[in-house]
Amino acid sequence: MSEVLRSAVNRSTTLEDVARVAGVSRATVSRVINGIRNVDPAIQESVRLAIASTGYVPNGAARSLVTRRAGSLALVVSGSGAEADGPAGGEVFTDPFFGRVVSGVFQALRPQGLHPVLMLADAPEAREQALAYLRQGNADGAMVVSTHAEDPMPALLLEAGVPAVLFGRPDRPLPISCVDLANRDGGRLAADHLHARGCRRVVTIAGPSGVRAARDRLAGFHDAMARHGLPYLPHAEADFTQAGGERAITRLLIEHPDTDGVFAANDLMAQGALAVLRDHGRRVPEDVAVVGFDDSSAATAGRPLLTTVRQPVEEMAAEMTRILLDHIARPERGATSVIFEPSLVVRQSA
Amino acid sequence: MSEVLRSAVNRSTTLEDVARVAGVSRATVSRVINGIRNVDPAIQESVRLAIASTGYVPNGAARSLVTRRAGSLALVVSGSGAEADGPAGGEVFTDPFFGRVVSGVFQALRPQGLHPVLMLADAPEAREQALAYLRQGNADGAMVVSTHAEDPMPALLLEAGVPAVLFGRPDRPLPISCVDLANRDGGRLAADHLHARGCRRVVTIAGPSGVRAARDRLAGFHDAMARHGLPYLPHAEADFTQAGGERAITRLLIEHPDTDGVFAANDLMAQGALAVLRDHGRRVPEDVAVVGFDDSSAATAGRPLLTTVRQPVEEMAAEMTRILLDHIARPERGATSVIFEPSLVVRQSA
DNA sequence: AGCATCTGGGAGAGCGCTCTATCCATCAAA
DNA sequence: TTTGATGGATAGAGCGCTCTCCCAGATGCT
Repeated sequence: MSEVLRSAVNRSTTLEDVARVAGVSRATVSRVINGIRNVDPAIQESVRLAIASTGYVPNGAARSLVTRRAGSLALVVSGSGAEADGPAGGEVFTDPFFGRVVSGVFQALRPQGLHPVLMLADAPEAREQALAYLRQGNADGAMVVSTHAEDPMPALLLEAGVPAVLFGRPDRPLPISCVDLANRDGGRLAADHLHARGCRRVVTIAGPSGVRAARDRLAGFHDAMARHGLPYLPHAEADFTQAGGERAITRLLIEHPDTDGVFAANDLMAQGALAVLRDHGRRVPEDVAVVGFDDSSAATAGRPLLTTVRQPVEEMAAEMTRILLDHIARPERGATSVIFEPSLVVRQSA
Repeated sequence: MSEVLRSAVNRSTTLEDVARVAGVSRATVSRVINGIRNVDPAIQESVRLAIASTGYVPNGAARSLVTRRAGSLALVVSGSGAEADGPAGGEVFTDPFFGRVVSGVFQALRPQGLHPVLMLADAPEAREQALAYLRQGNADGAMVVSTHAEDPMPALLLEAGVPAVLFGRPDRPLPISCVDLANRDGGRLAADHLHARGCRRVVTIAGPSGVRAARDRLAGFHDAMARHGLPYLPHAEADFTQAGGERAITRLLIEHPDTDGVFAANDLMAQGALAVLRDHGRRVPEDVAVVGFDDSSAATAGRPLLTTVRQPVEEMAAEMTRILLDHIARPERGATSVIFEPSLVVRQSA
C-alpha cells in the first residue's frame, strides 16, 4: 500500500501503469491512444477505462524523443541586430501589425492543435538563443517576421536545416518559402488615388530604407507619380511608428508648406501625420489628403477615418503557417512563395 | 566508411559521438555542456573542440525527458468559452494590451533564455487542447490572461497541478498567484480629476460586466463621485473595443446631451468616445472632458492626447513572469500576489 | 605510515514513449 | 491435412540525455 502511495506521489502515471490496469501490453495502450492499427473494440474500451481511472496523461518529451516532432512552431520576430531603425526590442509587439500576424497564425494553427512559441531575435545574442532552441528541435519549424532586410536569420535557418517560411521576401533571393504583398502595386494604388483626387504637391513618409517592403511601397508610389508627370517628390524617412511619422511630417511641412497630399508607408505613421496636420490647423482631406498603408486598426482609430492600402496580414500569416505545416509534412518539396495583392480602402482622409 | 556516411546522414550527432571524438565518456561531455562539477580544463577544451568539429546540438526532447523541464512557459489568453462579451477569437491580439503583456513577459524571460508559447483558450475545445498541452509538460508553467471573470482556466490549472500565475485577480478567491492593478483606486483617480475640473454631468463607459477589472474601475469611479455628491451617474456597457466605445457614447449622448465629462474603462473605448464627440462637433476638453484607462498606445495615437489612468502593464507582466519562474524553481512556496498602483497621466483630453 | 577526504572521471541505469519484429490464434485455400 | 494469409497482441529495442553510483588516484591529517 505504501508502495502504491509513494509511486502515486513521486511519479506520474505512465503507459506502463495503464497497461497493467487494463491487463494489456504497453504497445496496445499506445496503439489505442494514437488510434492506429486494429485493436479489438472490447480491449479498446477497457484501455480507455484504465486511462480514465488512472488519469493518465502522455508525456510530451518522451513522445517527442522518439517521434522527432515537437508539436510546436516558432514565430520569430527577427531584427538586424543593429536596430539603427525600426522599433526596437519589445516595442515590436505594440505594433498592431504584430497582433494581426499572431491572429492569422492562430487561425491556421488552431485546427491542428498546435501552438506557436514566440521568439524575439533582435540582437545577436538573442538570435543565437533562438537558433539554438530551433536546432535542438524544440519547434518543428519557424515563421519569420523580419524587421530589417539585412536580417541574417533566414539564411541561418536555411543552413541549420530548419523548415522556415518568411513573412516578406528576403532582400537577396534565397531558396526559402515566403508570403508577401505586392508592395509596389500598393504604392501605385495610393499614387493613382491621390493624383485622381487632384493632389499635385505630394510628400511621402517612407518606412526604414533597410526594410524591403518600405522601399517597394515608396518605389511603386514614385513610379506611378512619375507616370502622372510628378517625378520629384519630397520624402522623409521614419521608423514605422506614430512618433516617427509625426516627426517626419513636421519636417516635411516646414520644407514644403504647400503640401496637399501625403502618402505614408504604414497607418501608424499616417496617423502621426493626421495628428500633426490637425495641430497645424490643416483640414484633412480638404487641405491635405492622406493615404496610409496596411489597413490596420489604426486606420479606423481616429478621425478622419484613414484612406489606406489594405494588406491582408491575417490571411498572409495564415497562409505562411499553412506553407510551413506543408513543408514539415512533406520536406521533399521545394520552396514556394505566395504574393498577395493589395487593395485600396477609401475612407475619409483622401 | 559507408557506415560512417550513412550514420552521418540518418542520425544527427549525439553525445555519444562527441564523447568518442573527444575520447571521453558520455557523462563527461554532458558535464562540460551543463557546466557542472569539476572537469579538467584540458579535457574541457578537447570536448569543446569535439563539439565544434561534430557540430553537435543537444536534443531538447531527450533532455526534457530526464530533467522534467520543458524550457518554455505558456502565455494563455483565456476566455469564458461563451464570449458573449469582450473581443472574441483572434481579435484579442489586436488589442494593444496584449502586445504590452507580451512585451513585459519577454523582458523577464529574455535573461533566462526561455520563450513563451502562446495559447488561445477561448472556447471549451481550445481550452481542453491547451490544458492537455500543459499537463503533458510541454511547458513548465502558465501565465493566464483572462478576458472573463467566469473563466474556469485558473481553477483547472490549479487542479492539474500546473504552476500558474494570473494577470488580474480571479473572481472568486483561489490559492493561486496573481498580479493585478488597484483598479478601484484607478477609478477614483479619474473621478477626482474630472470633478476637480468642474465636470458635474459625467457619464461612464464601462467594460464588460463579466470582467472584474471593469467592474472595479467603475465601482471606484462611482464611489468617489458619490463622495463628491454625485451619486447617480449614467453609464453604458461596452466590450473594451473602440467600436463598442463609439456605440456606447452615441447612446449616452442621445440620452444625456448635456454631458460634460466621460470616463471610459479603457483607452480604446475612450478613443471611440473622442471620435464620436468630434463627429458631434463637441470640443474636447472644452465642452466635454474625457478620461481613459490603461495609458496604452491608443492614448497618444490621436488628438487630443488622452488623459488617462496608467496601468503599468509591461511591469505587471514582467512581475507575473518572475513570480512564475520562482514558483517553478521553488514549488514549495505558496501563492503570492502583487498589486500595482495606478497613476493619473494628465494630457489634453481632461 | 595509515586513514579519511576530496577530485576527476566512467559505467550504466533509467526517463516514458514508439515501433519493428515476432508470435499465436484463426481461417481460407490447396 | 498442410500451407499460407491474416488479424490481434506482445516483447523488447531503442530514442538521446542526465545523474547516481562507483572507482582510482591525489591530498590532508593524525
